[in-house]
Amino acid sequence: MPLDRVAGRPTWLLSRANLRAQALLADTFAAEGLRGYHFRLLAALDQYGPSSQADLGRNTGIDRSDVVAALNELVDGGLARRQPDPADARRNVVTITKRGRSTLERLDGALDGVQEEMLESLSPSERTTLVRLLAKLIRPEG
Amino acid sequence: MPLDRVAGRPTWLLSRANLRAQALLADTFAAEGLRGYHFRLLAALDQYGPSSQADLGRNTGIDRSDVVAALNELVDGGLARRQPDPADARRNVVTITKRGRSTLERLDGALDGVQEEMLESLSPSERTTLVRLLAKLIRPEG
DNA sequence: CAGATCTCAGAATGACTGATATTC
DNA sequence: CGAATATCAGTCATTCTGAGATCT
Repeated sequence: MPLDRVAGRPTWLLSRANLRAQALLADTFAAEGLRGYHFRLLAALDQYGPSSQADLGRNTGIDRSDVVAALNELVDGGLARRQPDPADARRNVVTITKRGRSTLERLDGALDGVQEEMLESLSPSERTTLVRLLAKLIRPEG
Repeated sequence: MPLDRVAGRPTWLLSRANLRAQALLADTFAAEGLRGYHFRLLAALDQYGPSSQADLGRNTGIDRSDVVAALNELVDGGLARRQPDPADARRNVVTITKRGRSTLERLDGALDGVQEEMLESLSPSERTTLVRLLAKLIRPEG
């Protein structure tokens, strides 16, 4: 897209690259009837163990109010369980189910394929550099 | 965000970096009562001259149906003009107005500031590298 | 009491789909 | 006729805001 005033800017490249990545990812999620939110929640449950919804929000970067909705869908699909916390009546304890874990594993493998497709035009060292620079953009201290 | 299964992936870094960029850009646009679509359309009109709406869509990557809506807003704000094409009754000829051009110029300067803020943690050579790698992600041939 | 938690309703943005009428 | 154009009515995913109710 030869739109100099726009396409010359790094922010534009970023948004186009992200667009492509998200399109690839969305297909993979959709094949399981899920969205990115669901994957992030499952990954957080797998990594940190049973969590409150507030913690899920903090660990995934998903807004508290959106955690509620996406979690409803995970529970409906039998991928997670939500129970009141006996130790703190404000909280729910959210747990990943066996089915949730196997879905996560399936997605995880599929996403590696997407990742490869996304980066196929970059050499290994270019990939490392890209990751380093992007990380720096996010955490300017690094 | 120490979410290994997610945060370790380049696609995640991409989406987080993009999120940050879009937040910065959105504020700049909002200060003029506009959105990204409007800026892209104005930039295309400025760069290519009077265009049909279909061409605007092709040049900006905006869907034809969304061009209609965003253009309505530009016209309402006096930033663009829409006239039937005397040479082809299917088309409209869209023109940027004086006011549209000055808005574009103002935005353009402001966006350079955003860009700088976005990239402040990267050295000049890192910036060049980032741009090159992102461009490669978008156009795998390059 | 202040603060954390969960929930709901709503909005904004960018992107996309499908259908229709018109004109080349 | 097929192809292009403009338009309209929707959907969708992600993100965010504000408000309320409950509990520590």
